[in-house]
Amino acid sequence: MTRKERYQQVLAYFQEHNPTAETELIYDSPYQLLVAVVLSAQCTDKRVNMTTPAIFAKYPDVQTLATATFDELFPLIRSISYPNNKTKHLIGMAHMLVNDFGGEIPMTVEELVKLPGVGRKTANVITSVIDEQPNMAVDTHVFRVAARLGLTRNATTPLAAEKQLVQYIPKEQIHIAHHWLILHGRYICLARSPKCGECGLRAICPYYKKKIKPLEKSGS
DNA sequence: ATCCCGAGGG
DNA sequence: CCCTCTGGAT
Repeated sequence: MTRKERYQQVLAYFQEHNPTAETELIYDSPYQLLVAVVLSAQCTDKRVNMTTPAIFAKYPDVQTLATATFDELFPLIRSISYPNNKTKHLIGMAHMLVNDFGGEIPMTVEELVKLPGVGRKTANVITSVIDEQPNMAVDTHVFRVAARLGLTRNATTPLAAEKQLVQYIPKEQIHIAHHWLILHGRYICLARSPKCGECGLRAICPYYKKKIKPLEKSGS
């Protein structure tokens, strides 16, 4: 079976079950989404949403964020993972946006990646969500789930996985496919102990087959 | 213990 | 390619 054929089966499954998120990042502008996504690394959306209102109230735009000092911003980020890095990143990001981008959020991956704290995954999220560009943000979930389902082959880096996925997923489906892969990874296809028993994709999942076959042979 | 929509540096 | 950053919920 080709990767694209696998993908079509996976998509059909998701269309039928339409997985939904318990929580999503809350934002009201490209600026707010950028801040929220930078904060979301190794942190639940729920917790990000608990901290962003205070940040957006105190720093409503890039210009005000660029005036923030570390000691002012840090307490607002303290309860999130990697508060030190994220505080530095947000301030550095705001500085570069003001100094090099006229205070506007650039809408290309190449430009966004130059910002401190913004890697390829974040840049892909921003450009796909805000500007509907056909970019696939490969985070740990997408990387893991796509590999297990056979949607990627021999992809050892997120970038390699991204290129494979974008190659055969129809542009208009990339955004929803990304979202569904995330949710599947978050609720079913967990990293350490995936809930294969609850997964309707077992029948077509190479990872499940590999996992089960040895058990059947050695089992009673 | 395991999991949360990673990025930067060595 | 590996390491570090590093808090809270379940």
